[in-house]
Amino acid sequence: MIRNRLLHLAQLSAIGLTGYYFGQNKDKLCDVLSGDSVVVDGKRIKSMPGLPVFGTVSAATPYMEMGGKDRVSQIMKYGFPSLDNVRSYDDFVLSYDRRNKVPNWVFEHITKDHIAKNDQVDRSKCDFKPDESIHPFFRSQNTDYKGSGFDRGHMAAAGNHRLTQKHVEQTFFLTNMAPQVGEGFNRHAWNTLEKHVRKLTKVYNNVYCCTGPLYLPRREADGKSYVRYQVIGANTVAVPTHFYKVVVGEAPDGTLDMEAYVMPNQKIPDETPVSSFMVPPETVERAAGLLFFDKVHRSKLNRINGKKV
DNA sequence: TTTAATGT
Repeated sequence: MIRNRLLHLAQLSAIGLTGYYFGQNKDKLCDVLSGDSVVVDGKRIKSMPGLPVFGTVSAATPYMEMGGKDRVSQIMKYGFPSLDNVRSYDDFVLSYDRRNKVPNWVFEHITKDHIAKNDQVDRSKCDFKPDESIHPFFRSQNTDYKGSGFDRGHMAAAGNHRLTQKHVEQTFFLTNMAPQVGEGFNRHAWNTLEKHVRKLTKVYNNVYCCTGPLYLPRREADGKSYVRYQVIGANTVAVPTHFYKVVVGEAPDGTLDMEAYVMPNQKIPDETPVSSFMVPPETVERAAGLLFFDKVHRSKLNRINGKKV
């Protein structure tokens, strides 16, 4: 009985990566749930128990038809910050916050190839579009942002996904957006931070970037602390007080460097250097309720915010 | 250059 319920749960939650396997070899369920790798058609694949909802891959999609490579486990190599409402797109993965109608986190794996100039890819052809895979109660619409005074700010930056037109188009789903101050923030300081992250691919073979919103408490006139943020549109999309980026660069020798940033969602003077927004990664983890890169082995971690650890 | 909204 319990075994049957487990099986049902696993089939629902492991769509895409392991669903095909379950359909063929139900007796090996325990092996899969234990997190071991499993063998399908003579090939060893890594099982990922408990991974919910892969929106772009149907349960019936055989594992080996996923472009020959498992892009999700490439992107998420160093761990998931959380597991609620996870959605994977062709070149990034996010966790969606249904209450606030913005992501909790967005994860990207960036290399030189992903950001190279590509005449086949045209950002100006892209449209911001609601993500139909989200229940209507929790879905943001373009009308929520219209006239709000806020930009639809990408969490996974469009400029990080230039391999194909489809990749850049998927970054325009509103699931990947949060309301950002345009002038002086999204179009300036935040954009500068995004460009800084892209430049890291000159030094590191692989760059892993986690981006998301924060809602930070503020001391008010009565001396007490409150979390206070605006909501916009009929769907009450939350306007985050701050945004974070936690980035890991993987050097050619396999060592890892980490950087963490928090920026307030407000107009920031042009001359402000990105380094002035560096914070200890732990500060972001505590504020966001997430653990970043928890599969990184301490012995591989070389620097945090430029300092030897 | 990349980031977007707004006005025609």
